[in-house]
Amino acid sequence: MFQIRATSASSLSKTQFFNTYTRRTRMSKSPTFSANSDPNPNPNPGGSDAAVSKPELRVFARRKRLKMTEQQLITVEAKPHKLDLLPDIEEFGYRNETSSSYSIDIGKPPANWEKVLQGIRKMRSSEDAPVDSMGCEKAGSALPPKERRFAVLVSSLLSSQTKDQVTHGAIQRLLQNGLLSADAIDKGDEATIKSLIYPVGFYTRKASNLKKIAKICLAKYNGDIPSSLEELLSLPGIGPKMAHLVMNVAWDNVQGICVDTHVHRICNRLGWVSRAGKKQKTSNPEETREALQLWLPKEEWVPINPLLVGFGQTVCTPLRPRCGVCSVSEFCPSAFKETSSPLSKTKKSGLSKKL
DNA sequence: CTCCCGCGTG
DNA sequence: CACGCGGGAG
Repeated sequence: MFQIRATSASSLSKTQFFNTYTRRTRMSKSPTFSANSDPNPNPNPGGSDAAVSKPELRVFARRKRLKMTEQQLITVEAKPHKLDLLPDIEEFGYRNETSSSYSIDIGKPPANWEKVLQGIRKMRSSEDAPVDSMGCEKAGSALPPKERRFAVLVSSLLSSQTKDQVTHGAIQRLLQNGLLSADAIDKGDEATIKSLIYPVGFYTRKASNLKKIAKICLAKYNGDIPSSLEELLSLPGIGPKMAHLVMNVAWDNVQGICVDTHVHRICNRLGWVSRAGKKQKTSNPEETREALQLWLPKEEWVPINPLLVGFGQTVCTPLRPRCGVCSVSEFCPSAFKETSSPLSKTKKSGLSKKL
């Protein structure tokens, strides 16, 4: 028998359940909904009404035009304390319905973004993500400035399409072989470089790009790396993501947010970005970057990347995000909404249209 | 939208 | 053991 209970001490009657829903949405005094958050939880303890059943919840959801997936119902069943997610899920449904308050206005920060950011920071401080130990920004931190900048550039180049520890290993090998400067790489043998950076993704292409980049750096920048976004983008193998990363880390000059797939995915899940005033997800990292930059305060532009990357590696994973352990799921429009089966493609696109 | 490539995962 | 992730280039 499926039952929703806020706590074992005070169960929620059917009427209380529905009343709480409808009341909270408008008043929105507290985003959470649980017995212990209410100073006067239940005037009729051990309420006589039957607990809310799964079918009833479904009917209720449909009436509210709520997308309540089987997954959510199961989650609630398994973890009654997660009941406090429901009002926010409903609230999201409401905002969708009444439109104006939900769609992201240009340059206007989304509701609760500070709480969400703080919550993610907290989760991140307790979990250990690969990005913490291997961030490419740590590359060659002991080197003199010019060499350090070059190391950051190389590290960025290698890290694309590659797991952090693999990149790290490749950088170490280059360093040990004295091949981490424009001069050395220009002089060095491409095959050697290729074997040293193996097995980073696309090592053949990257080895040849490294040679080209070293040559350009020597010819145009005196062995240093370019100091502007445009010039960085002109280097082979350096696209927007890496160019912003290098600007941030190597030059400490924040031109934009470094948006990778994690930042892209999570910002869309959180409803933090959308296509020009619509409720549509941004379709690529560049769009996400532009949308995010419209409202995110600049002091967050750099920290947002490692924050969300780590979060994306440990909690908000690409498939099967661990919403059950996420402390900000109550603010996330996408919480518990993704299907667990990787049939995806058609199913996903259908789902995202509804979102 | 496809290819590049190795690796982690289901 | 097949699938899918991950930036950039074409």
